Amino acid sequence: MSPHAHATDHDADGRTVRAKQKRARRRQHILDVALAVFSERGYHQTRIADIIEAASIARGTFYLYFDSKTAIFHELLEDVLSRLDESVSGVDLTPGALPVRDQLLATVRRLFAVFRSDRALAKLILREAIGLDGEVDAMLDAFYGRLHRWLSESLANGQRIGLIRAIDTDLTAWLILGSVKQFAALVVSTPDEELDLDHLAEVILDFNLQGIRAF
Amino acid sequence: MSPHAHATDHDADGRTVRAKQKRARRRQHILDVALAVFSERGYHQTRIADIIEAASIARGTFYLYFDSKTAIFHELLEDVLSRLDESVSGVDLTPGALPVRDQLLATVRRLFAVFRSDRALAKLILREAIGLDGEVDAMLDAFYGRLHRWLSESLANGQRIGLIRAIDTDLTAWLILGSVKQFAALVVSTPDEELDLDHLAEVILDFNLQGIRAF
Amino acid sequence: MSPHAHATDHDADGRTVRAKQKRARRRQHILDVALAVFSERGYHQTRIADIIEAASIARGTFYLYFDSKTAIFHELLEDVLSRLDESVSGVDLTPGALPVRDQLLATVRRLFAVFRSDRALAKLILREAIGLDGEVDAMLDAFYGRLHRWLSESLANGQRIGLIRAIDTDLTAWLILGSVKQFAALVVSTPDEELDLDHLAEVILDFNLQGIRAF
Amino acid sequence: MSPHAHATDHDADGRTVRAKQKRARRRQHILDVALAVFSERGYHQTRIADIIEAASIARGTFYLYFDSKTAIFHELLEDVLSRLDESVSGVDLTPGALPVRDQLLATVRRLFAVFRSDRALAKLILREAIGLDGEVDAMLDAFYGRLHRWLSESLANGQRIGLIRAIDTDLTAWLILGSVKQFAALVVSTPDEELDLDHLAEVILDFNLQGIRAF
DNA sequence: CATGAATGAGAGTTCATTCAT
DNA sequence: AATGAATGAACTCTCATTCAT
Repeated sequence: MSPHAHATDHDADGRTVRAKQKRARRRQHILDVALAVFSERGYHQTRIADIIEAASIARGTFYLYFDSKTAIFHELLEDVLSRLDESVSGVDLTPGALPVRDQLLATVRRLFAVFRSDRALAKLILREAIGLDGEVDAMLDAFYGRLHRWLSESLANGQRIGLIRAIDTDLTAWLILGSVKQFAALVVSTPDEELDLDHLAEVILDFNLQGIRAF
Repeated sequence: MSPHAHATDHDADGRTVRAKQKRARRRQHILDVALAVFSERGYHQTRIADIIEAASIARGTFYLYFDSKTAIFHELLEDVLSRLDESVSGVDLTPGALPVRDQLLATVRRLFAVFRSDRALAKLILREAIGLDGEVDAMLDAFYGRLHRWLSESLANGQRIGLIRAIDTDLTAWLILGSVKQFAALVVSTPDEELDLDHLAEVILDFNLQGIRAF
Repeated sequence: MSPHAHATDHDADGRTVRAKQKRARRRQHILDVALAVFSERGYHQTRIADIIEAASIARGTFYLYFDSKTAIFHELLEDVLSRLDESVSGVDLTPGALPVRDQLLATVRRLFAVFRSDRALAKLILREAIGLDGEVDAMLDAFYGRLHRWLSESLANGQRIGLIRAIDTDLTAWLILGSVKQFAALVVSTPDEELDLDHLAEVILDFNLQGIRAF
Repeated sequence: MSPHAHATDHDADGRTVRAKQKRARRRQHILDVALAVFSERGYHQTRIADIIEAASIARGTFYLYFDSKTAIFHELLEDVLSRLDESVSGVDLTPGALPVRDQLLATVRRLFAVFRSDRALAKLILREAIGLDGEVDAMLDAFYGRLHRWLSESLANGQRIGLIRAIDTDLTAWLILGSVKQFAALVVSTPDEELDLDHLAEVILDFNLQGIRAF
């Protein structure tokens, strides 16, 4: 080993770690920038040139971190969907927990907060990911399928403990999902903070609960 | 009618008329084919080559009838939206008419029937037109805006005659619209005729009405 | 022969003649219109559509009279060049005729008059026909070759009778031709009738004669 | 030069410089090739495919250096015209300088030399640029306008010092310009080196001067 | 690792010409 | 003879991806 290089040698591990961190940071930076650009210009109107310019990296560098334009979008979408999944998962409808209404309210608020916190993210799943390609379709279908399953199971649970009247839980779950998506779109498209998210959460909950309670 | 020179005389009109009809028929044929192709492959995956091949016409012929790929899509979308508008317009919530529930049921059924009758058409507004370009966005926004206005006015009317409790008509109208869109998507994506449209209409109506009735 | 058709039979010749005249008239009409369009928009910017629209004929009709866009331009150019040839041919430099200067003046005036009378025509040879294709090049080369030959022969004649000093007649003929072309361009490009053609003719003649006279 | 770590340090500049040079060289290569192709086939007969094939570059590479077919032609034309401008500018007709005739002779020789040195270049302004589009027209008009102004001012100067008789300097300048253009065309079209440029310069100068001198 | 010049398949659109009516 | 709808070859330009430095 050359005597000139040793200054950086003795902590080869440290270097590797730092390098890995740097790489991870750069990767995340590109993801952030790409999300912003995709959501602003739309997927098809976005050229790789737009992303690398906004990220201040070279053309080739982009392909060092991501396989293709499609790939980075898929990863972005996965991130978004898993973040949303987390907002929903962990809700507990078993007896003994907090009042059902409060739990649901919290979930709805968390969902809307995610959308509001990053409109770009929301636009991605509500607009850009629609009709893109088969794989994206599958990801969205799976995501909405999870939401739907969670909703219909919650409804079924509610029926078991007498909170919810005799309805078609499967179809009703879709209806609720539809209303949530519409409100999400509203949150995204309403420009300023004219919207009271808490009010929104109350309205949607009241509307849906009124529609499904036994009497 | 003189026996002379008539062949070219009164036929001039007939020929023109027939030519116009033929032109209109061909134009419609291209529109039909384009709708099918767009909905099957998606707007961006569709090349002009796909359309002209499916329509069995030459490249130049396409441009004889439409200005551009964008133009034919816009026209298709306009057709679809106006057909849907017709399904909704004419609904009457004034007292003395049919029971409100029956009228709404009829409207919902009509809407679903349009979707079901041509899945391609539905895919167009539910998938392909999303995030395409500014003009398309405006068309969709206007369409959904009309639906929303109609819904919120209907709700307000219902409140005035005591059928509907004190709710935020504006937000609730969006919720109902969201649930309708979701069902429409369901109608489109459910492949076979496993769906009972009448049942669907009942479910959505019951769900929504339960949620908005005064007591 | 059908008994109904005899009314138009008996003057078959007359019909033929009249038909031929009509055909010739229509052909000339298309030529006139094409000249105007070519000179206004330029050859390459002119589409067949422009010509048939300006001539109020159908697409196919154009091809009934001319083989192609190229063909009509060639014919137009031939017409123009032969008209210009006529302005020059017939000039007589033999002794006993009018004074040389007067004859030349008349020729120059005639040339300019042709240009001025139809700017379109002039633009054709001065702009549109330049660099079009090999055949057009050949036509122009031949035309200018004829002018050049006529000029250099005139110069040689002038030398023989002592009117013109010892110059390179070949090269000088090109120089004169160049100055004439430049004035022609001037006549064409000067928009209104601000130009005194007679003055122009005097200037060019004086300039050239001064340059070639023996002393 | 230190053997350590410098390779990437001060070479950064070196690399950039070399890259710029390479870029400039390639750009010039494409320009050269395009000039050759344009002048051989003509502007309209030249397809981008011809240029990139002759330059041995890919399609996209062309657009990396030039915006469009039009743009590269304009740049080529600009180059040509500025080179010609330089041949003319700097001529000095003030008293005390070299004999007027010698100065003019030098200018004319320089002009012809430029044309002769690159026939392609000459064809560009004498053939390909004629009647192309408005912008090209303007460039040519401006160029010839500059020549004309220079000529007419020179004539006026000559008149002031008694070298030139009372002529219409404006029109005469056009005549001289025309004769120069014609000789330029001669230089271009005469295939081999059959032409004695010096002889040509003498002839044109003698012809023009004889025509304008006071006695 | 980073760079950015180079690549080339592929897209939409135009327009001279043909041909059935 | 006249029409104009139909044709399809040809064109310019874009942009995701590669690769030599």
